[in-house]
Amino acid sequence: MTRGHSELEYVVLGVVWDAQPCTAYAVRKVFVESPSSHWSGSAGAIYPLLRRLQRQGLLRSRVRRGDQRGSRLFQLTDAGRAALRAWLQPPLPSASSLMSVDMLRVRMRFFGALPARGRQAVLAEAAQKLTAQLEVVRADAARFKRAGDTFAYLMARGAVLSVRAQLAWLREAREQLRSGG
Amino acid sequence: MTRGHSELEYVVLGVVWDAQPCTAYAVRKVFVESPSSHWSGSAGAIYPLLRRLQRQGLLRSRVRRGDQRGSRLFQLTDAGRAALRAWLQPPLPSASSLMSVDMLRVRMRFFGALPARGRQAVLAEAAQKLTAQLEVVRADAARFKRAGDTFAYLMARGAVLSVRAQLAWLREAREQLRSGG
DNA sequence: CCGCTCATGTAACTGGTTACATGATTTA
DNA sequence: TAAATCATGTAACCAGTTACATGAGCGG
Repeated sequence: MTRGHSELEYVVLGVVWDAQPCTAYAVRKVFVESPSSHWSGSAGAIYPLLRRLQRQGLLRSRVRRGDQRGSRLFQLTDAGRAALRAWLQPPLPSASSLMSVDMLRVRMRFFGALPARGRQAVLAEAAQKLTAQLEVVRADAARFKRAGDTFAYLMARGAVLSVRAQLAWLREAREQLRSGG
Repeated sequence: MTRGHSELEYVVLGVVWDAQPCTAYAVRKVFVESPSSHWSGSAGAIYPLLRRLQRQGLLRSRVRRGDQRGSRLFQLTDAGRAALRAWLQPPLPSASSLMSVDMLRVRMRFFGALPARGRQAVLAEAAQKLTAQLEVVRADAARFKRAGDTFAYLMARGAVLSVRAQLAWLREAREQLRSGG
């Protein structure tokens, strides 16, 4: 509990908290089906991680009765809840790690390496892909709202605002590059 | 050139392109001094990476004459420029990896695990930290604009819009939680 | 009974991290 | 001349990845 856990470990703790009692497989699905691809939810990550958290006393599990494949149901211990809360509470990490990471933004810095003609094409494709993604996260948000899941909704809502900001930024960039900035 | 490089490898290629001829140390500084902490710019990452890129023919280097410590100046080869361009050009990665990653957003999903009292405190601290960060990236943008570096400016400008979107989202969340969403 | 989903896991790898270590050059 | 910065690197580690492998349960 005291030593530093990875961000994924805390998120998994959160996922279990949200769905307990649940199997490792169910935890994986959350990542696999998430519109973000930051974590893959690979078996090689999730199964060892859950065992680790259990060994540390943050999770406990029981074998589902009458299940021949030995599938385990996980839930948080008191220590697990405490760890999750401690992660959520201040002090938050530094502002620089609070800031979101945007691979498109990173690329923009090197647009000078592209012939001027190609730049518009990239921005156009990015805008097109993000517009489609906007629909995905919007649908996500709507679904959570209907389900009355306030916090999942707020998360998805954050994604909506974020993608919108990216699109606004792309419009600005296209404008500036068109006028030969 | 054909095999998949990591995102960091491409970014390093871009950094060298932008500053060539430059030392590995100068490349590191760009990451160390960046307001984002996504890559640390650690020696253990940068030095082997540069050697790798050179071995693959994307970079070439020469020892700075009259330099007793054997410090090397790197620059892109034709293949390096081509690789950089190929990375920037369509087809871009999937929309889900184009979407930015936000650790604050992720945390929000599990706010239900926090006593209602603590939630406002977290949002307040986050808003405070991001407001400070907004100044940092704004200063960055202004600096690049003054220097006439259009693309660095646009990158920083993207960061500004992104942090603003995060702040707007936080306001929305505080509003909704205050009114007992 | 076939195929899909549920379910659990391992093995090899990789792309980073921190920490350590050394020495040259510049500046106060 | 001492301290800070420039400059290069290695070693141990770690948290994830992909790919592989196995098998139970269930719906058509």
